Amino acid sequence: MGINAVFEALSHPVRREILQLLRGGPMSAGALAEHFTLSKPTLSVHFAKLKEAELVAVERQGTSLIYHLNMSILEEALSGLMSFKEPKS
Amino acid sequence: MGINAVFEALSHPVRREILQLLRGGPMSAGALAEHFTLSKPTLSVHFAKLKEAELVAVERQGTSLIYHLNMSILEEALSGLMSFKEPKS
DNA sequence: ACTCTAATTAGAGAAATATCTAAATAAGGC
DNA sequence: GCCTTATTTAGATATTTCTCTAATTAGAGT
Repeated sequence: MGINAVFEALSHPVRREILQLLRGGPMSAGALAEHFTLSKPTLSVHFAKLKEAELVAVERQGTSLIYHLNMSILEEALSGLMSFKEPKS
Repeated sequence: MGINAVFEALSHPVRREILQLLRGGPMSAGALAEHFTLSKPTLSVHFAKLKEAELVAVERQGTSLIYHLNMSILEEALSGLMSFKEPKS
């Protein structure tokens, strides 16, 4: 959990591309999967890792699962690395 | 090479800790290794991955190899991620 | 309840990663 | 040239990661 899961999640190019796609707004698992040549189950595993790292959040809409980007976790992880850690204001 | 190598390098906690140590200034391989319980050859492999990603640069001083942090690659990769502009992989 | 669509979980195999010990390389001093 | 120190490279093994197909879960409509 925590920072390890975040950097582990960021280490795979497909997962970074998923984040990139979500930058344009929330998308369903199926819509995301269409952007790749990988099988849906494979993509589903990538989604699970992003979710475990809390880089994305998921919400059900009917039979679809909609993923959205969680920017704050990303900022937190990266600023931790750079030690931009600001004292509490 | 490129962005893939950078995020792959950042994915391991030991390598992130090496970068943190180097933030305090350049250090030799041996001095870095003292901060870990891992064997020197293992650390050497971690150094090699950081070097391949160009997150560190190395310079010889006598029998010692001195590692330096390359902040610009780090900033480039992280800010690239934040703005989701991934350079060609 | 049955069926259709959307997506995940399970199981398996291949490929990559991390770690160790032992051997090799490089530089400096005698 | 030989020895010592510092570090890397090689080889082996255990663990983890990635990917697939097949099976399962979940919801909506009829």
